[in-house]
Amino acid sequence: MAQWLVKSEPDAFSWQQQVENGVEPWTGVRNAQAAKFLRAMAVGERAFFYHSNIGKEIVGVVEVARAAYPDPTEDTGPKGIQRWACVDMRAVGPMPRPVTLATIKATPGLEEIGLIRQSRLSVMPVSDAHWAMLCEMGGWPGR
DNA sequence: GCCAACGTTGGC
DNA sequence: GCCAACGTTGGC
Repeated sequence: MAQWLVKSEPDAFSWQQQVENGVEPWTGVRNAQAAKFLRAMAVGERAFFYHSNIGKEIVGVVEVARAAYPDPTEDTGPKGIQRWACVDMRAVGPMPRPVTLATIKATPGLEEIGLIRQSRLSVMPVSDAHWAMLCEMGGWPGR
């Protein structure tokens, strides 16, 4: 079971909207590395939902409701070539205490997390150890 | 195949 | 609003 972190600008798509919609397609990823991670996701795996730009904090936990399929928001061009994938995410619950980027940066043991090392990547794996630490920091009760 | 120019993301 | 990081594009 892998864990993940996905980013969204709340202006474009927020945690609030994720909760209201329940299950939501995670579309619009146009980066090869991020797309590779999307394709590696299995149903039931969980991800931290991170607000970039505004908030800059982990606000909730989602889980994969449907594994990778062709991104319907992609313009496939005249030849109809599909390059990008998306998954469906389901809201599991909010972080009791959202974990901010500043806190993550200041926490020993989290220096190597992808969120910091590759700040522009919008989908990334989270190690078991980092997942456990962040759950603890955020007061997340479950797995 | 190299590399400069340019665009985008995201933190500050 | 600025800038660093970095991916993409296009000329050669």
